[in-house]
Amino acid sequence: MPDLLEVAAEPNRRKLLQLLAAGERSVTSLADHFSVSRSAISQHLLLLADVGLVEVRRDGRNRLYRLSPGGMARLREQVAVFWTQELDLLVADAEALARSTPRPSRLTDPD
Amino acid sequence: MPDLLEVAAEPNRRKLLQLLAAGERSVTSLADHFSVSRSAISQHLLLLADVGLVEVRRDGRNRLYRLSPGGMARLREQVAVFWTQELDLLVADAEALARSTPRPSRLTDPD
DNA sequence: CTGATACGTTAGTAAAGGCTAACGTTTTAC
DNA sequence: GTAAAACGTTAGCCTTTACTAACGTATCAG
Repeated sequence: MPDLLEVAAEPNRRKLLQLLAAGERSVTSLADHFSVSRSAISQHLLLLADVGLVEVRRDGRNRLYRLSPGGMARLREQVAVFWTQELDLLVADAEALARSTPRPSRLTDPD
Repeated sequence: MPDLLEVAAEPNRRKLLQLLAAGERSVTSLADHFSVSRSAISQHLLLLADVGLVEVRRDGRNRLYRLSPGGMARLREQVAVFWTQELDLLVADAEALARSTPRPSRLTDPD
């Protein structure tokens, strides 16, 4: 499934991306932060590489993974596409309402 | 699966949220925009309601769904939590590099 | 060379997810 | 009353997904 958002949304992969935000890391070094097997982490990383969110570099017997800036930029754009202006306005309205007295501004409740 | 991001990431549910951004809609009115059955759409809507992204109102024999501003605000926050400053800086860097001449700034390729 | 480390790869399993089809309930029209 | 419309609900199917375990390969130490 090459849907960028779905791939990035999975909790373990989200955590992997967060860890990689700090810099290059080897597979076992990453796997240490999870309860699942190293093999599982490896497969997640390969999937992330497939959709272009991470890149690999070989260093001796290690594979050092790092975020792909280009891929992450594409992700950012996808999120922006989803989050249209209408959604933005709606949320902004909700937050303003939450901060003020719960008195509806323009919606006079009919009946 | 009560993971907000995963629930919102699924393509059909994403499209539902987009449609609902325009305002209240009935189930069949929404289902008209999809190739899958009305039952499938109903189940997606129920899941969206479960995680608090949408709300329902009964009107005669219709159920009018609408976005839950509070839920969408929570989603926005979750995205923001994922998208840490480090990720932001990385992407900004990548975009700047993409716009300029592809001449690596600080990485002198060794060997 | 031998052995250990760090991976990817594969097979196989178990569970989750999305879907359709059929049914039940409430509401509206007649 | 009957019939139809608009839903939710359930059962079952089928595909995908996440995972473990075992194996194969390349690299480094000795």
